[in-house]
Amino acid sequence: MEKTPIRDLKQHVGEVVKLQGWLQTLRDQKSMQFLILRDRTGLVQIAHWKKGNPELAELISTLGTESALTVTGKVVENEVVRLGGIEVQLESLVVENKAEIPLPFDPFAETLPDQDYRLDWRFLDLRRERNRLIFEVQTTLEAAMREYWLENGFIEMHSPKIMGAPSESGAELFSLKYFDTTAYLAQSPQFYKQMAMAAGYEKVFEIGPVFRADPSFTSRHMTEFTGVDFEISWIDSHEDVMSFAERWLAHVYKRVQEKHGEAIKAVFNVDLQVPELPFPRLTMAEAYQILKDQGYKLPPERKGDLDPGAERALGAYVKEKTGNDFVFVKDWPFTVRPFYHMLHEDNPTLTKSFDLLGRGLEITTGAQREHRYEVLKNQALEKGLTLPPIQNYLNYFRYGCPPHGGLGLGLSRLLMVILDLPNIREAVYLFRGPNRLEP
RNA sequence: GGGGGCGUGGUGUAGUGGUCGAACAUGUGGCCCUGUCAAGGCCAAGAUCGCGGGUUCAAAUCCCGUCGCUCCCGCCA
Repeated sequence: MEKTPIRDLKQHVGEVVKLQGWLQTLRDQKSMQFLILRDRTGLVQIAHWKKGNPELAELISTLGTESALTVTGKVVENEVVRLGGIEVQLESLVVENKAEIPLPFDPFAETLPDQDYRLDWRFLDLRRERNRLIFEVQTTLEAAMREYWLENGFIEMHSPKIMGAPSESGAELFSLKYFDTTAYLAQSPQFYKQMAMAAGYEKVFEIGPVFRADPSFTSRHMTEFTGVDFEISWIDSHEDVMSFAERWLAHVYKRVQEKHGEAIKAVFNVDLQVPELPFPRLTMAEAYQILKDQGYKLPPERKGDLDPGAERALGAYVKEKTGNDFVFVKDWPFTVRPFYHMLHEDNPTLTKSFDLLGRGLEITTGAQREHRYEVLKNQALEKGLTLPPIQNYLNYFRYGCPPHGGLGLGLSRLLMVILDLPNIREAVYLFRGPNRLEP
């Protein structure tokens, strides 16, 4: 017999069906047993008249909640049953895998243990509908990203995650033993996607793991996360990158809204709206003026940069003024940007770069890249880098590399913004941080 | 790396110098119960109050150290 999803039971009234799922609740009474069975699609009550099968009744009495079961029974309508007015009259039950008693914690209890404890037992925590929805949304989100890229002629890349030389800063790299030498885990596909520009691919994207050896203890940092990157050629400026990015994100929102809008409202109480285009844009200079007017005091040592409090303040300001959750902050000083960001011709202290804030959270950094070999070398030297370690990278710009730019986006951070999650540990399947390597 | 907060039965909390022989909820075990549905009723077990040291007649409670967690800052996506 084929298994029937619990959601579809209404169409099978009067039939004997096979159900497979987890025992969420057992109400064991003198003459009746009621089992609430859960699968991915819903909950249903299974009724068992004990005298009809005393041996089975005995077995059921020993079952712990969250045991994995296969049951068969007849679907009947019954107005008395509060759970959908439908129940299944038990005919057979197989315990595929019993749940030991007691459970480390009950995922369906009114009060849940600390998040850290739940992370120790992540597979149980993931049984909650809320958590499954997060990853259903993530799936739709990635599919929508790809859909938009493919419609626009992008090529997908898979760049290596093991690198021979520290590329950008070096400070945040994990190193590992690699036969007789030392290798590093990629902290971004930045150089590799630029190589694709030099290769003439024009538009590329990659969704893949990124590693950062930052001992950061915050609600929004991880040592391993999924980076979403794209890069496009023949642009005039970073404005072209922002313009593509906002249309791309609006498409993603549209797809997520279509597919999960109702569930997101029900579970997260978030009324998901496709953001209006174009996203508001502020230059850093404008951002500073707004912060000043708002009375936000930026620490003096942060000149030219924004701290998280300033980002939240800007996000709140833009939301109030325009209703948009997103805002681009552009034209950052070269002092706080990497060497490969292109400078403005009319103001060489500023870069053609931007951050994208979503609900005041930094989810993206992007820029037009400097593609002129001599200029790029000088900028590297100005940042105090030595050229030999990056010569392979620099070579991309010696034999016909088009002007280009792109961005990197944190997948889990975008999920935090979409679902209004307070902590990135919720937005990722398995969290990796300075003190978390298991499970 | 710097700063703040927290650590009490399996889990979530209360208790902040003596009334604590540590309370409540939930879970667990047992008994009872016209079909229950956040089931209900009765009973029981379960905590050397993170760990170590100190102050005090007296410490879950105050102090010091340590470990763990957490949030903020730094850094970033």
